[in-house]
Amino acid sequence: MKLYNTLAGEVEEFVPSDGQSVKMYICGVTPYSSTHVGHALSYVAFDVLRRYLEHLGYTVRHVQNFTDVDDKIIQKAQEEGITPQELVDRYVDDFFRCMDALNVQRAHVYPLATQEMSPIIETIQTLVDKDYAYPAGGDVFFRVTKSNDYGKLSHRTLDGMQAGARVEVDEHKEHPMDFVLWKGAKPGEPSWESPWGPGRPGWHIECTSMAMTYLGETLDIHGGGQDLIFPHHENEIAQSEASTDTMPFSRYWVHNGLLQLGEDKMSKSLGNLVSVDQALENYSPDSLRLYFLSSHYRSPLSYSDEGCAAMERSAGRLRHALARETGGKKGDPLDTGPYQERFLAAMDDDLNTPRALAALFDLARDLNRAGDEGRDVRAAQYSLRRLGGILGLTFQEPASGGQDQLAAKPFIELLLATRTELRKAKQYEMADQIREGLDQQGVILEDTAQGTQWQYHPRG
RNA sequence: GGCGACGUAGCCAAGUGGACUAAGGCGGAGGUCUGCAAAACCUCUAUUCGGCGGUUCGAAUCCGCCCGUCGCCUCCA
Repeated sequence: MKLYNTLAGEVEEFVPSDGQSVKMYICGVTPYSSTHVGHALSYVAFDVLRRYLEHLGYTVRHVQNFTDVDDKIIQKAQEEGITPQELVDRYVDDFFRCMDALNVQRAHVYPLATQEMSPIIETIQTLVDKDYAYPAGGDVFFRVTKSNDYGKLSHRTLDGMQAGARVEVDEHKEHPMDFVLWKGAKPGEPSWESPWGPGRPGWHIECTSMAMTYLGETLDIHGGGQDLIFPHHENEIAQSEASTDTMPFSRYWVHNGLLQLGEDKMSKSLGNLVSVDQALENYSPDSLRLYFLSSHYRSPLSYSDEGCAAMERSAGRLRHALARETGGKKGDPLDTGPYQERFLAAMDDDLNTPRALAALFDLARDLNRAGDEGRDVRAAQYSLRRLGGILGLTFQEPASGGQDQLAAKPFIELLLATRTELRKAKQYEMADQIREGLDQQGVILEDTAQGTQWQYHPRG
């Protein structure tokens, strides 16, 4: 397949280094607040990448970290009067719950920075020994000027970055762009013993260390949001390649465009977040996935209720096509070949999911038409389900509420039975009254040849 | 200030030199089916791709300028 590689700055043919197994490291979250829809977009994108690679027959080994020690975690835990560990546990649980709900496949390993101190310290020690890093004032810094290609991922130069630097320069740094590998502990902060005194790892080093521990010195794919390109991934490359003398650290760098809310990027610092829980209260997992996948993964996308609601209706179209009767024996069964080819060609082209979806919607429409003509559509339905599966679509009904709605079920069915009798007796006025009454309670009816179907309004 | 991305119908969004007389979704209009609805299906809904120039036999697609929006350069998916 073809994949855009940030390092090369262009679309390249992707082949794993050993031809069959893909070593994929995706940057995970810092668990100190609720999982938001921006995270959902990113992890859905990489989930689709993984599912497609698996479809191509590759074995994917997927590692994704949690940054479980960090300034924000320490601060938030202090504010709430709980331990950092308790805070982390809460939001790691939240993350898994949200990702499971969105049908995002779990990674094979989820390393935690705090559980990987030995390898992290060893990596820093190697960098110090090689003169790529220097202790100063209790911290350890990476010496960017020692790297002769620093800036190659973000396509910047040290001079260019300094020109617009808004960074407060630490007095201990030799160069303003030097970054911290090990942070000396301040009183009251969690810390670990190290050759440079008690402290904790800097942000970037954990990914280097964990990626190498679980995947080796060279990754096939390293992914994350575009906001991680600089400084996070740039620094990872610098320290990784310096510590192993092996290039490249990752053969492909894949970055998703960021989700925006209105005009602005959705981010923790701006506080303009929509949590995954909030989104899932109103919209089905499929509709959210469709929303994310309706634009290319590298383009920015604005989150909106109108957009989600539109996708809820789209999701319903696909679901309906799968739920309909399988057609008859008139004529030839619908040939699914052309749709599959279009779908796969689109996916092959740097995961062009908007084009892939167009093929799916065309398939659904032609499936419905063929079914109406009495042709056999079982193969088409199978194909739609299978291709949709590559996009992680479940085709499940929107979650039909909680206990109240379950309890209402027998009463609804009783009303429907009564209405059916009324219709048989051509008492349409009363039958329509029942339909309207149910509609006002959020239950929508559909009279089909097989009888009356009902479901709760997919809100929106 | 430096680097980069984008501007396509009412909205979202593909297409990046020739079958584009521009996918697909949502919305809208009309129709078929239906007791009526719903769903589904059919037809229609951008003579045009931010503006102005240029290159070319040919440009939404390449180049230049202008206007507008956004991102990164600081924690962030």
